[in-house]
Amino acid sequence: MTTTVEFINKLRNSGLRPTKQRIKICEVLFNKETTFHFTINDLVKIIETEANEKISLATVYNTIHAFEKKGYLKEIPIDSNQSYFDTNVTDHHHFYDISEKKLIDLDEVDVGPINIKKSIPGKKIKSVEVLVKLDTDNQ
Amino acid sequence: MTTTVEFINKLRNSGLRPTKQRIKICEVLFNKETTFHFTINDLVKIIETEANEKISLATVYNTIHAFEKKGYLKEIPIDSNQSYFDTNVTDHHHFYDISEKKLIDLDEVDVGPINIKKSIPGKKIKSVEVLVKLDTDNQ
DNA sequence: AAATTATATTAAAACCATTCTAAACTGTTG
DNA sequence: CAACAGTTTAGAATGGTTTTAATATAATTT
Repeated sequence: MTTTVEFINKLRNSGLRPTKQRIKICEVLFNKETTFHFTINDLVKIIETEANEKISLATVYNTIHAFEKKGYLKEIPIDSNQSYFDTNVTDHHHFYDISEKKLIDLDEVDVGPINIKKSIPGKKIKSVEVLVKLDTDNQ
Repeated sequence: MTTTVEFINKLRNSGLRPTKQRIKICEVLFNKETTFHFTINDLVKIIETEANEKISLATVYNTIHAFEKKGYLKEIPIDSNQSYFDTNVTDHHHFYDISEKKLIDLDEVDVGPINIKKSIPGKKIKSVEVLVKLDTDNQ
């Protein structure tokens, strides 16, 4: 349980003004027992339902991108034209359930160490992401 | 070097009518020494330049999706709103150069075996894809 | 080889996630 | 509280992708 004051401090410490909208988004995203995955549309719906407040789509995009840049969110690449975000920012990987279009966390331990043996001159590795696609097992 | 007749047979054997447009796309995609990565826009440009022919965008999308479904192409998931395709359909992974927006193949050997230790009941693993993001190494 | 049927191509419109714009608003600082 | 910089907003714009419905082409039948 994080208090509103703590979110305000977190925002201020990140150089982000603690506006009403940003605090609301913090509460929706970071005041949960578990981390979760969401799309921008999911988030807008949660805010409008749970908080019964209107928020501009542009603000949601701005805020999510600001949070991503600060490292409070991660974007998960999936072969979709929609962006998925994750409130779990620790190093981990994902299952993607194709039929249900859902993401499931996969701990580093579940995948094992990945040692990239090739390197490109002048470039350094920023991240290593594993995406395991799942199909229904009908046999 | 694959002849036009071979492409026609390949198409027909796949249940795809060998139209002028599909044959042209086969020639652009599969008559190269090496495999490569492309976006739909790249492909349209290649066709219009190299072949000096007009082709409808819709046809390109239709054909690429048909080829993907048949397993002649793979889509590479990147956190972008643009789809990247790969004419290399063997099991392998990718570097993604963030600044140059380019994909580089990464053999299975360069990554090592990945053993997923977690499983989801009723689901089976369809694919395991590793995406290694690269940044410019300026230090 | 003509007629029929099924499938493919096309230009243009529609779609939809995301970004941009520029005006109104709000948090911060002195 | 005044002034400024940063933020929100509705609506327009953007751009990749899909749909539409008419036309064209390949395959099949006669």
